[in-house]
Amino acid sequence: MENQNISDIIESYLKQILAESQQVEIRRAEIANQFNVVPSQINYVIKTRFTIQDGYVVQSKRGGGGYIRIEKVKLLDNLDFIDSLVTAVGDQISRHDSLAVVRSLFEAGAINRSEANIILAAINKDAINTGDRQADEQIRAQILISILNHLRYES
Amino acid sequence: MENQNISDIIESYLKQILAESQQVEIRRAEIANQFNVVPSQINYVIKTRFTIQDGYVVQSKRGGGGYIRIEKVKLLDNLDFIDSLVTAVGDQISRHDSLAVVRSLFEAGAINRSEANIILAAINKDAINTGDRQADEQIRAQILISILNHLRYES
DNA sequence: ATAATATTAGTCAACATTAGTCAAGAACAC
DNA sequence: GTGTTCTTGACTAATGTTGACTAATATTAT
Repeated sequence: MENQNISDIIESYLKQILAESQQVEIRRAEIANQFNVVPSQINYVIKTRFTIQDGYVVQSKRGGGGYIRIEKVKLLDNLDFIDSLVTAVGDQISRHDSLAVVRSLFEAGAINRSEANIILAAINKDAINTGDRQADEQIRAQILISILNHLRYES
Repeated sequence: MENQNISDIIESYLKQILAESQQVEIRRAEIANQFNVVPSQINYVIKTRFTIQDGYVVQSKRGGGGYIRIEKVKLLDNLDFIDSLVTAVGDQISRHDSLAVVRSLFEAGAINRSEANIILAAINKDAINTGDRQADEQIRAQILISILNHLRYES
């Protein structure tokens, strides 16, 4: 709990702001300086922790007055939302990204906590582990899509 | 008592912390160093002494700020039932037999209807279809066992 | 207007820092 | 002696950090 890396700390900082506001707008160099990291680390944090699967949309502008804006996504109606997740899953999906998909479903209210936990159990590395990573990612994608399709007509 | 091997000693150390706390979070290299063993021995201790059957759930993260976290969980009173299903599933299981396992869970009240449907979506033939039937049966078995293990405890 | 310069953010690959896996051999129990 | 458990280390994988280089946009000079 204590020895958090700096990326986690920056993530928390931003999410704390987002807890009270729909969006946060930063100047990359300023935040990098504030946390004493190189500017590109801010990109790393955003790329790994503020993806669309996580429910965030990021916009930015370069040049004078440039910024990075992170916005919490409003949930679309369920069908479009599930479509977008099916697209996000694609033919194969990493474990990391699949966690974000399940989290999105939960936060959207499409599934409850115990359903989410069952799905996580179905796609974790004890469950899917053929020894071939690409094969695993494909199987994981198929399972998620099968579940998403089920949720589409169940909900 | 006298001839405790080092794995037992590390186990005791961790369980002593867990006696007073719901979870313990360690840095693998640090504990390995403290007990003067190679880091992978920590994995051995965890794998042999902190299993779900023992009532522990383990999570970890690699990279900077990485950790291993062991959490005590409340086991439910359906353990024998789950054990019997795990045995029934074995290393591989047909689709037909897997349906019976899910039905048993439902009829026993371990899962509700929508949870059952999600599990069925995860193991149906759209979800698991590598083209190799035996491989499919093995994957299906692993998924079911992972879910069964999840159903052992309160989360 | 156009060109030059300044000011931002983005990408990518190298390197660093953790944990995981696996198999060989040692130690132990019977 | 045989089978199981423990110990070890080489190799692998995941995640985080850094900096050189690139790209976009704004501002200033001509």
